[in-house]
Amino acid sequence: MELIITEKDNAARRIAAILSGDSAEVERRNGVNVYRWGGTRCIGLSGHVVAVDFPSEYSDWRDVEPVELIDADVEKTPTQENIVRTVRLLARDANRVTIATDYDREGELIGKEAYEIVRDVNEDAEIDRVRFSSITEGEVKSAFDDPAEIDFDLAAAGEARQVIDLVWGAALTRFLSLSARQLGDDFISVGRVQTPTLKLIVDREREIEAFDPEAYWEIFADLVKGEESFDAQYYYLDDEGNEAERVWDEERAEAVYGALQEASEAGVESVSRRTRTDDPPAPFNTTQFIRAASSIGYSAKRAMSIAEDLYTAGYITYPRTDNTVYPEDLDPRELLGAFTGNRTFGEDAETLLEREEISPTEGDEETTDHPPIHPTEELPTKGELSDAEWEVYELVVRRFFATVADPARWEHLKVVLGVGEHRLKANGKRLVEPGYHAVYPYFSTNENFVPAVEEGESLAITEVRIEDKETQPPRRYGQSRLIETMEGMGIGTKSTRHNTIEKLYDRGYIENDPPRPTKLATAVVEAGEEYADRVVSEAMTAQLEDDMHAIATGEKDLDEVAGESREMLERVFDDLMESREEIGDHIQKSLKADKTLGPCPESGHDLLIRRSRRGSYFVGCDGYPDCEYTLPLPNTGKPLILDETCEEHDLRHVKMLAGRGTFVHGCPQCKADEADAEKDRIIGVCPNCGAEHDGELAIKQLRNGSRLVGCTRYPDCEYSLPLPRRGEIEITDEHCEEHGLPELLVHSGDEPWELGCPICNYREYQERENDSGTDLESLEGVGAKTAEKLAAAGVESVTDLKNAEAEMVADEVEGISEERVRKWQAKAG
DNA sequence: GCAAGGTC
Repeated sequence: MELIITEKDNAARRIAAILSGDSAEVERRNGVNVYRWGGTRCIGLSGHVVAVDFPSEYSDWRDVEPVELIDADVEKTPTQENIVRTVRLLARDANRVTIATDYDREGELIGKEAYEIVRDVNEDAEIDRVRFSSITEGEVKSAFDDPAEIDFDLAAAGEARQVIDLVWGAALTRFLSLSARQLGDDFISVGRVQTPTLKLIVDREREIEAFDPEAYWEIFADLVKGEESFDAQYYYLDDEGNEAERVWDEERAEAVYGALQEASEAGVESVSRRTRTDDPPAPFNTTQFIRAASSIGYSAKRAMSIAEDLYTAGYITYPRTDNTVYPEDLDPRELLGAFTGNRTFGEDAETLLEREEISPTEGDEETTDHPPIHPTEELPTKGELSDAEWEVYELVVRRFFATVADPARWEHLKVVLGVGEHRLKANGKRLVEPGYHAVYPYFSTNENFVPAVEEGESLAITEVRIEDKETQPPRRYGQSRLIETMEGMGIGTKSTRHNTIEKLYDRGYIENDPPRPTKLATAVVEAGEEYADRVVSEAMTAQLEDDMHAIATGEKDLDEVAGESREMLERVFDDLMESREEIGDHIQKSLKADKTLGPCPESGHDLLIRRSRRGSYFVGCDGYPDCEYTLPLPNTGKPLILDETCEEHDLRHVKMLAGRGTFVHGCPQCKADEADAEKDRIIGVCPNCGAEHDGELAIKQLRNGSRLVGCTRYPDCEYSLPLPRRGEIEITDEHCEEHGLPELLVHSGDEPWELGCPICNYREYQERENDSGTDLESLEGVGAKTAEKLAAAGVESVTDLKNAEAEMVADEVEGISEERVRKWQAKAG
C-alpha cells in the first residue's frame, strides 16, 4: 500500500482527485478523512500534529524556578491524537510513504514530524518527499513523477526555532508573572514576536505623548478663469530650495495674507503638464490582502476568517501565502474565461479578454509556498455567501482582474501664478485612462480640477483664506499597518501575524482600535528593554533567521544554535534575578493604574474597576475593606477606561466593549446619581423582565430630550413605552386594574390631560396605527427607500396603496412604473 | 495556565 501525507485535509482531497483522476473515495477513520483509490491512501494532517513542551514535572509554575526552564528537556507530544493514530494505522501497512506537505520551512518540519510517526511503526517503508507550490494537475503530477527526499537540515532549522521560542517565551513569561504575582488567567506573556510587536505600539505611543505641536499657517486663494473657479495655495522656496507651503512665522503669514488680499489678480507664470502612468497593483499575498480588506472595513482577524471560509468552500486559493508572483501554470485567459457570462463580473471579464496580450503584474516576493491569493474557476452565486463573504470574495476577484488589467493614466497640470513677489500654485489631476481602476474600484480616483490656462494670462482673485494649523503627532498603527510593519521587520509569519495582534488584546496589553497600549504594556516593554533587550527587538528574529539558515545549509547544527541561545538567556536571568522585586512592583503598579478611575469621594483612595466573584464588573475602592464605597457598572461588555475625565467627580469615563453592542457608559458616579434620581420616578414592575430579574419601570429623561417609560435594567432589558414630548408628567394615586401601573397626568397648556396607564395608552396607539393600514414594507419588493418615496406622495399604508390610482402614483413617484404599482396592488389583494 | 508555528 502507498500512503500520501499532506499538511491539511483540503490539500489531501485535491491531490487525491488529481492523482486518481477523480475516482478517489473518502472514508472516515477515527474521525479523519482518508482518501482511497487502488492501492493508495491519502491523509491530511492539521499543520503540526505534535508540539514541543517541557516534561510534566515542570508544569507547576510555583514549584519551578523559571531559570530552571532554560536547561530543561524539551519533548514532543502528539496534540492531534486522532490524526496521529490514523497515520500510524495506515503507516503499518505501507511499503511506500510520500510526504506532500507545504513547500516551505514549516512544511518541511511538519513533513519530518510525519516521517517520525511513520518510522515509529514501520522501519522499512520507503519515505519520499514531493514539493509543489500550487495544487494544480501539472505541478502535482510532475512532483510525484520525480520524488525527492526530506530535507532534514531544513526541518532542524524549524526545530531550533521551536525550542528557542519555547525556552525564552516560557522562562520570561513565568518570571514576569511570578514576580508580579499574576498567575492563572492574568499571566504576563513575553515572546520573540509578540513583544517586539508590542514595542512598536508602545514606541508610537511614546512619540505621541512626547509630541510638541508647532503652529503654522497656510494661505489659499480662489481664482477664476471664465466661469470656472479653482483653488491655489501660497508657497515659497525654503533654505534648501524646495517648495514649501507651511509658513512657520505668524507675522510673515499675516504679511503674505495681507498682500494677497490687496491684490485683485494673479498672473500665470508657468503651466506644466505631464502624464503619469499608474500601474496596476501586484497579486495579493496575505499581508496585502489584509491591507485591502481593512480599507473596506474588515479587521485583520475577520478578513482572514472570511478568506479561510472562501478557501474551504473552494472559491479562492489558499489565503496564507507570501507569494506575489502568479505561477507559470496559471493561465489568466482561462481564469478570466470562468467569469464570462457572470452577472457581476461577466462584463469586466469580457472586456479584459478582448485585449490581445494579457500579462499579469508581479510583486517583489516570489516564493514556493502557495500561489498569490486569487479566485478559482469555481464561482459562487451571491445567494450562497453572506454579505461580508461576498464583499471579500469580490475584492479577491477584482484584485485578480486588476493584476491583468492595463495601467491607468493621469494627466497632471501644475500652474504657477505670481502676485507681486509672492507665488501661488495649483495642482490639477485628471484620470484620462481609467485602466485597472475600471475593474478595481478600491483605490481613490479623486480628480482635482484646474482649468486650462495659458502663460501670461491674468486671473481674478475672488477670495483669500488663511488657515492656522498645528503639526500633528504621528498616528497610531492600525491593525493592517502593524501587520505590514511586522512583515517588514521580518517577525511573525503570514499565518500568525494577525493572531499575534489578537493575542496582545487578550493579554490586556492593548485596547481599542487602532490599538492603544495599556500601562501594563509599557511596563512589560520597559522591563524587556532594561533586562532582555533581545526579546523586545527584532534582532532576536534576525539572529534566529541567520542561525536557521546556517542549520539549513549544514554549517551549524541544532544543538549548537540552541546551546548558544540558552547561554544568552542565562545571562539575561543573571540580571533579572537581582531585580525581581523591583520589576514585580513596577508591573503591579501599572496594572493598578490601568484600572484606576480617580479618587474615592469617601476615603480619597483610588477607585478601581474590579470584578466580582461571579465575573461582573463594578467600581470599588482601593481602600477596601476599610472603605466599602462602590459604584455599579452595566452588565454587558468589558469596561474600557477612556481618557476623558468627568469634571464634577474627577473620574475617568468608561466605555463598555461588547462587539456591536459597544457603548459609552460615561462617568460611573454621574450614572449612579442619575439612577438614584430615576428611583423617585419608578412606577412599577417591568412586564418584560420583572419576574426574572427584578427590573422596574421608571420615567426616564433621555439625553436627546425625549422621554419614555423604560426598564431600570436598560440596556440589558430594552422594554420601553413612549411618552409625549411636552408637559410635566404627574404620577397619580389611581392605578390601572389590568397592569397595576399608576395613571399618568400630563400638565401642558391650561388643562392637564389624562394619559392614563402607559401600557394601555401604548396599546391604544398601536391599534389606531393598525387601523390606518399595514406597513408598506410588508409588501414584497418595497424597501425602506421606496416606502419613504411613496409616503412622500401621500401613500402611507397598504390600504392607501390599494385605494390609489396606479397611474397617479407612478406619475408622482420617481423611478416607479405604473406596472410595478399594479403588481403591488395585486399582492395587497 | 508559558512561545510561535501550523490548521479549523
